[in-house]
Amino acid sequence: MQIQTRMADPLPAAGAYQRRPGFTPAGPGKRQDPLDILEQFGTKLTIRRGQELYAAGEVAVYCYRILRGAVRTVGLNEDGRRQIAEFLLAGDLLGFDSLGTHHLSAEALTEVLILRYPRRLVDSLAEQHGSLALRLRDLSLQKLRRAHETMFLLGRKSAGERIATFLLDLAERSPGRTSGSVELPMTRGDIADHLGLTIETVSRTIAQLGRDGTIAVIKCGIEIRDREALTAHGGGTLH
Amino acid sequence: MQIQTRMADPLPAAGAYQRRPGFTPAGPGKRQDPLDILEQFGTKLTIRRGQELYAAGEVAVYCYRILRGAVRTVGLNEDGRRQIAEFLLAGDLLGFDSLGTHHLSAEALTEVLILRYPRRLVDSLAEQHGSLALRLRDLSLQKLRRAHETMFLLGRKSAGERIATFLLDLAERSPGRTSGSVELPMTRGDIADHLGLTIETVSRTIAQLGRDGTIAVIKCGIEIRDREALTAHGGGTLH
DNA sequence: CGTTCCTTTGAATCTTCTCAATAATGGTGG
DNA sequence: CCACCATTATTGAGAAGATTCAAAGGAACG
Repeated sequence: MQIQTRMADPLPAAGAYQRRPGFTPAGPGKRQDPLDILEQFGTKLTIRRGQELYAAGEVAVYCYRILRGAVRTVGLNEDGRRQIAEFLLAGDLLGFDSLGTHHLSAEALTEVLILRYPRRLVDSLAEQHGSLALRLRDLSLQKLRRAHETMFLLGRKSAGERIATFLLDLAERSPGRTSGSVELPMTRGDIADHLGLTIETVSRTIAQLGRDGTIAVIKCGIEIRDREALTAHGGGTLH
Repeated sequence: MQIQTRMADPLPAAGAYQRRPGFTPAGPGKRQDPLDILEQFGTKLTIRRGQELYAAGEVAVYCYRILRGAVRTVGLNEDGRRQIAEFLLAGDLLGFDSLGTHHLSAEALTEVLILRYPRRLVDSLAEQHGSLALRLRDLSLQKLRRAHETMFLLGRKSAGERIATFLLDLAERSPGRTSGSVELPMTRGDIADHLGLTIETVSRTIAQLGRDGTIAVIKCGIEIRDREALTAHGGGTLH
């Protein structure tokens, strides 16, 4: 396969690329993000709600970028206990964090529109484009940083703090973030398995925030009414 | 600076490099691990117990390999709550997982002998040696995988399971692992802040395992008496 | 040899879980 | 369009696990 090479690929400063809410792929003329190099090689796919993108233990043949919808990455142990590592939204990348086999599975929370890239192609492109390689490394490290933040949440925060942190984080990452309304495409059970709580505690804690007037529980999501109060509830972040 | 280049750098299969207990740097003749490329460029340093290798928020100028001793990576929030992300032992690498600034701090648990590498040098070496770049990526992904395992532990395991898992993991990673004796260079408080428990719960749980005959509490560590039982207590791993 | 830090152990408290019942929601087919 | 079913969410009461508070013993250090 012939792959377009490009000299003088600009090396961006670390951390220069934040998530892009309301992700829209750039045209071929302007390239703000090395990830756009991948764009033309992706296959557009639609995954039905509940379907697996990949399973834990599978060889990592593809990686993905979410264009629309939401995905969960799931770890299961023998006796059925579940930990959801991440919820991924439009614009997020997926499956880049496995060298050999996937160690978590990825499941569609809603109908999902994705771009699929063969891993081998991504690797060879990264070898040619230093900026892409760096960008992918940056992404891995961002995931690690997020994982550390989650570890702090799971190890040291109360149920109320976990819910508040979760809602604020999701609000910040949500693609169409305009007002304070946050869509929750996942079930209470999913939230519980992400935050290390039970369904009942999640439900009760959200209900309590609603009674306080901090949030309002709406259809398929919540609305942040008092961001200050919610932040105060959050228990802070690492450093 | 002149840097030795080497063609025909063999590309190892993913996951081919496990941790090397009782780490001994290879001579210049045989090279089993791409990380040995770094070896000659490292500065040997001794860090006193309790000293910081680096602080959260600092620009990541150096990265390290531990030759002797143990290190903790620490996250702190505003109100003093602490989460220890990892305990690192001889042979482990440190500080490679920060692109711009360190987001955790690293502190010596014991007197520590380390090799220190300037990050810029590591990056330029990685650019020349594909195998080193791949190895470093593999290491980042291993850290992420371990973080996911810890997230499962923090979110879904009981105190007893956390302690059992922790002891087994440490036993497996300990450099001089011969018999069942595991050195614990960290305090109960450190263990608590790693496992999301309190000092008292850690102490009680370890004492209970001692009364069961599963382990024996010895000076500066424990001894595994019944590995089967300890594994059964562990609550399993992801997948 | 005293001080400080770390560890252990006990008792009471509290947060979260478990069990249980009910209500709401969403999708399906008649 | 509505009735039915399965899934999801809410809420209450009691139980359990872990925390907090408190005190005392042990180890490490200068």
